[in-house]
Amino acid sequence: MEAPTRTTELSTRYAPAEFEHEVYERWLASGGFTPARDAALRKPFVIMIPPPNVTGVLHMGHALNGTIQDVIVRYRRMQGFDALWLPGTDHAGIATQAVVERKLYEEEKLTRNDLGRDAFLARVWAWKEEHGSYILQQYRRLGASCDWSRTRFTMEPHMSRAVRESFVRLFEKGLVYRGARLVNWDCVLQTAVSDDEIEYVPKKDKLYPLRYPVKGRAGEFVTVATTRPETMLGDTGVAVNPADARYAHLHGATLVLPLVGREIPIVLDEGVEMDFGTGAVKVTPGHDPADYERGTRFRLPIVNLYEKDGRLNDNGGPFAGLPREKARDAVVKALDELGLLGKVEDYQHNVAVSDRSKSIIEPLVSEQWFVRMKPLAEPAIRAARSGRLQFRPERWQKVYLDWLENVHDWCISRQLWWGHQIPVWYDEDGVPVASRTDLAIGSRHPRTGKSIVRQDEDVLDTWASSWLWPFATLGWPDQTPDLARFYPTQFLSTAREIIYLWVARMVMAGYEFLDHLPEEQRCPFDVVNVHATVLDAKGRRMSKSAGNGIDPIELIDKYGADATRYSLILLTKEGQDVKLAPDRIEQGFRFTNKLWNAARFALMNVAGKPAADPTAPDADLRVEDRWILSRLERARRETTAALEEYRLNDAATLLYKFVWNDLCDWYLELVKPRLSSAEDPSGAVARGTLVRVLADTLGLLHPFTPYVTEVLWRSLHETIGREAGLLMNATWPDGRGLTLDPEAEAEMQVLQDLVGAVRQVRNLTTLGDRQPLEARIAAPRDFERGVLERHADTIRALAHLSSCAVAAKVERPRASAVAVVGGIEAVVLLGEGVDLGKLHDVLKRRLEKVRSGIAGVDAKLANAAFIERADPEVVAEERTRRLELALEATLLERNLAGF
RNA sequence: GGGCGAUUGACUCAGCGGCAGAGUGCCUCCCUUACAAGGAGGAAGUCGGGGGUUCGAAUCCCUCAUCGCCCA
Repeated sequence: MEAPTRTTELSTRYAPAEFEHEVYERWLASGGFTPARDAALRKPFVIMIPPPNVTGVLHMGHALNGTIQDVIVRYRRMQGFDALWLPGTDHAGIATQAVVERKLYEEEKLTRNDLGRDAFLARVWAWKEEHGSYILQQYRRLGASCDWSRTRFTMEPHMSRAVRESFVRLFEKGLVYRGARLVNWDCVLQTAVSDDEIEYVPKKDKLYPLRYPVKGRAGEFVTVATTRPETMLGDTGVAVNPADARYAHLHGATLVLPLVGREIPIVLDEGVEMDFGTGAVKVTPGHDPADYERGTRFRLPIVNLYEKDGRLNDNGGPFAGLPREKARDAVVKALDELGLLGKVEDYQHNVAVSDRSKSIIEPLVSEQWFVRMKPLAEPAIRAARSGRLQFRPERWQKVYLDWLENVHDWCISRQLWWGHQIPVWYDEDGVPVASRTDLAIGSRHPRTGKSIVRQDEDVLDTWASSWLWPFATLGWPDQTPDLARFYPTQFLSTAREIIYLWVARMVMAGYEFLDHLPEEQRCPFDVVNVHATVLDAKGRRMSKSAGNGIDPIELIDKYGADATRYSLILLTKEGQDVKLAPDRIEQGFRFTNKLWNAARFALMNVAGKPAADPTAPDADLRVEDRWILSRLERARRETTAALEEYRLNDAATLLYKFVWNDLCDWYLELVKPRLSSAEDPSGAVARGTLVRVLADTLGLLHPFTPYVTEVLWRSLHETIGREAGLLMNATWPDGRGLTLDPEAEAEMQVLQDLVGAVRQVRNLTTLGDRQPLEARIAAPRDFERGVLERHADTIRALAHLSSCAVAAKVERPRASAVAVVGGIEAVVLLGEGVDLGKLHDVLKRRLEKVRSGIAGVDAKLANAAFIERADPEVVAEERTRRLELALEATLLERNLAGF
């Protein structure tokens, strides 16, 4: 492949595919992604990537978040920080195990049990080695400047050691415990899943009213309603509201549970809604979270109905062995035959399903390991309240705090093989002990002295490793140089649904485990950025199952990584959801193309000709030079300010405007005539200005569009024959030699207005764009007249005029057209017979608008309260505006009278 | 049930107390040697409804409506 970046010549067509790969290789070769360049002198700036699932494929959320992180880390790197963006992946217990199990079954018709634990895990590792880092390769396509030499994986040996250390510490502090609790059971995967791994989906169901006979009162019943009638086999009570008159006579009564014959009490619970259904609710503490809580309060027994695969166990009596759905039908049929079933109705409600298997979650009681969350939550709450930890947008702090303040103990055991096996061993009496080192079977239990018989078979929840991510990746529990240098980190960017799953837990872990640091330094990051959700064009979440996702790699193939990145940032106001159709990436593509061509044009004209430094004290600058340098300086300040506050969308938008509207639309056009001659000293100044503006612009844009700016940067320096390293490692533009120049900006505004006025005349009278015209320009005020007189040649060039007389007043000849902009009137001489209708209409509409503006201002100025109470500056502004509008109205009126 | 967000031109969105903006689309003109993936000009909005605060509200407050998200 011809590599156009090796020569000064830039390809006439912007073709990102031709250079992106090569540029990425140059970045890698430079070592610039790895920090610790003269480390002692630089402050670190660290971002930890939210580790994607090792099974994952890049989706738009990753692309957006990856872009955000890369923009920030590149910006900080250019500012001179020792910048580290640490990448890696998460072993994703359930997801990965499921992938490998499916493959095993499809290809070899084997289950994991056929292989046994060790052999199965070997298969998972083999799968991981082969397919596992695909998503990290995809991040490279995006341009991610991660330090790949520090890539981490949550199952690697070092991470395992960190996980074990954390578990043992919690165990020894009594913050983990084993207990029988109601958990969300996935009957397909046969494991407990945490609250955060379930989702609620709407389901059309039926509501079954069941009638329970009252003991000792023949013919009297209490009716309860349920969508899961089979769970009645596990009922151990019925609750009514004590204030409910319908049941007042039954306080203290006992019911006889049909089919089972168990006697169950009526309990009085103020929490029961009297308006809902019959006002009586069945209590099934073994299989419903609310009932579990209620059962605990009323000391009702727990009846567990299910085996691990979801079949009824012996407590199901005659229904034992039936799967859930079959049991439901059978129970309903049996109750119906006894006349204990009321009228069944359709019912729409939400059911909990497992994220992974999509099977309906069965709450059941089982032995699991839990982490006590309350004590861990406290410092995490303080971190946010004190401002040590900041959320962007701020509103997410509330979500974080709500979760922490109502936090439940965390079920961390999973009945899986792929994951960190719980470092707990049991002696022959079942007494557990946690250990940092493996305990041999037959060795002595350190506390009881009895013989160790087995290790806990379960593994830990994946989040129990990823909550250690910000410091375990840096070497913890060892006190490594990396840990000392790079912890705590500065910026974390993530999706909102992960605030509790991950962010809150990382903060807890930081405070709990980094106890060698002062409290202030334990918080794992300063800023948590919660990025937008990328939706499809119709505003729906992108999902694999809906098939409405957009593949970022396809966008990169089609438009280039820069265009994809830039478009995402342009479209995404911080944290505000974005509806994305593939063609919306075109805006970024047009921009990068524009930049490419502007640079190509500039360099073509700079090559081989003299250039003068525009910031030299004796530089002979024209007004457009001063203007573009001032605009550049303004853009630099505003970009820097926006990035400091992580307002990427604002920065990208203002750079877009600067490049397109200031640099391309005006400056390049203005200097074209000056560039042609090598002798013209004003050409050298223009070339020098172009070089400076281009160089700084490339720097400002580099975090957003790193590839194209890197290529143009090299081309620029080759053209001017100066050595330059990679833009990636260059210094963030510092504005040296530049100032804001309000005078130049005001003068340019006059020129822009005038040129606009002449163009308007041309367009509205269908005069050709290039046909030379004679113009007489009236500028009643000295300021505008002075500007126009000084820059008459510029105006002639831009507006394609053959002559251009400027005066305080002009008489308008019969064959002429006129335009009015601000306080300037441009009379263009025409031949006979040009249709002035459209021009007339536009001027008239404009006059109407100006008059209504005047009316508005007059109303304000006539209002004594306004004069008295409004800011004096605002009053002064209104007075000035009144004068401007009045002048324009006068000019418009006079001209309209001439039609 | 609780919380959050959105509602601004045909579409997608900025603006968040002081002159209603951008990109796309639309209409007209222009292949001018950086870019037709472009240039010039034009049309297009009672800022979701109603109330309030204020000299002044798209912007702040209340309320209603519609849509969406999160949690329970």
